[in-house]
Amino acid sequence: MNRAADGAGPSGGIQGRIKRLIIDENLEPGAPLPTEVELVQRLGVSRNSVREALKALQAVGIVEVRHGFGTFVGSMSLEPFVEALTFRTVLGQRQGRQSLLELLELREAVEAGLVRRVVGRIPEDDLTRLRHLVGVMRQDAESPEGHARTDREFHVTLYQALDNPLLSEVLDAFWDALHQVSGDLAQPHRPSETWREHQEILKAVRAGDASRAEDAVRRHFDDIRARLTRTAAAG
Amino acid sequence: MNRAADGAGPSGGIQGRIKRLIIDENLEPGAPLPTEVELVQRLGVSRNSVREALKALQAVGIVEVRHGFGTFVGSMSLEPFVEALTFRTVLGQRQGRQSLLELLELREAVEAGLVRRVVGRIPEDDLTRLRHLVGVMRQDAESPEGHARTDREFHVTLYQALDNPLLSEVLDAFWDALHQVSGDLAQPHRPSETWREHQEILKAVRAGDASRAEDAVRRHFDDIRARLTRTAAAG
DNA sequence: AGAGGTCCAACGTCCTACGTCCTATGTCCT
DNA sequence: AGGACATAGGACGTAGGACGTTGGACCTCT
Repeated sequence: MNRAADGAGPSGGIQGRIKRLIIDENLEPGAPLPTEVELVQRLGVSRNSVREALKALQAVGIVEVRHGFGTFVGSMSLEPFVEALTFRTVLGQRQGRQSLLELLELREAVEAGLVRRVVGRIPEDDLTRLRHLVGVMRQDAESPEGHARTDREFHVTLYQALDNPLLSEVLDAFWDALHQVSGDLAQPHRPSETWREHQEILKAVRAGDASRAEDAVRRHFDDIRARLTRTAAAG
Repeated sequence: MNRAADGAGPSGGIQGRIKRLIIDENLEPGAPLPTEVELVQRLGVSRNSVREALKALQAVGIVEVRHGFGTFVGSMSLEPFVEALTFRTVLGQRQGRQSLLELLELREAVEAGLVRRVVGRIPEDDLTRLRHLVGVMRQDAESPEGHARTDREFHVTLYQALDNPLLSEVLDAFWDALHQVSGDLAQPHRPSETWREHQEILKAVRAGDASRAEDAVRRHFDDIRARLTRTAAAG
């Protein structure tokens, strides 16, 4: 029964009452919230309590506070979740758990299953874009920074055809978390031959072969796993 | 560049410094953190600031505060994420977006892909348990509360064989979010014939037929979608 | 009309005091 | 001796006030 202790539902909790205020007034992301002082008056608590509640809501993206300007309804992106997952994974890794591997294989399991579905459904524009991205990877295969962004866009674009913005966000969140953890634990790797694996995925998807696409994705993650387990040993 | 504004990495931010403290001292979940007063001294800031930082970290599960006892390293479960996702979905739904449908189809897309993989890998114990759960669903098909818990355990048990605790947690988080949103937006439904769908999934999995299992999962979600779109219209 | 500076509402930090809760310790009873 | 109960202390929770800092809005001057 930590419902009250944590997010504090619509019960007496300050956070819950602010959340309820957003719901009741149907405020969209970006809409202004009452000022801290107004909330103090409305909720009948001290400014300290109001600020702590806002800070907690800000931490999960429900509220956005802009210094000297006001408080607003937040974007509620998955970024706070990514940060927490990153932290948790880094900490777990330091404590002997295989949390990095778990995160990687979470991505593998999900994406390998999804790629089957996306086969044959990718519009021509996206295919063109994917082909272009593979080309970019092949070209500047030496820039770790640029490669990351390209790799990210490839994965995002690949699953765009599933036509589910939330799904895309979630996949991107997992990508981001893995990326950040890798950056914290391992040395920046040489992109090496990664572009080939992406090309294989793209070819299989274009060919309309679901099983081959799934295999290609798994091979891609096999390669990442190899690199990661190699460098993470010196964690 | 909202890294500093949000979680505040190891930069000057108080949150970041507390997170760094956990990492540096390699504290496991449940381990005690310095008291607020000690943190005040260590970090050289006021108690207010310390408390706000702790509140933010608590909101994402990194820290757990127990009234009158102390602050501890949190469990870092996905529960805060579930709550945020729930809130976001409810709010989005009220604002005309199809966020509930998105959440449902996120689960469908992911689980339909995963069930193919789990085919033929479920140990006998789990299969027995799954069969039992289907039986339970069939029996007390009238208790909405009990049915929810059984349904949840079915899905958790089904994907247990993938042997990835993080994946299980994520799937459970999605289940939980959808469940909470449904509770907030729709009337409690009559479990009706859901048990049959679960039985179909189980039979396909036992038969080792990946495609049939995927279809069974999709049919299951089709049914949920039908119920949801029917009752959510009166939101 | 545009560039610049000023004003001020609103958030950020700090300090102090007091209330509340939980645990641990110790006592008393059985 | 062992357990139930009362107590004391530490630690978090809330409150109120004061001052610093920021950034958008408005006004002025050119």
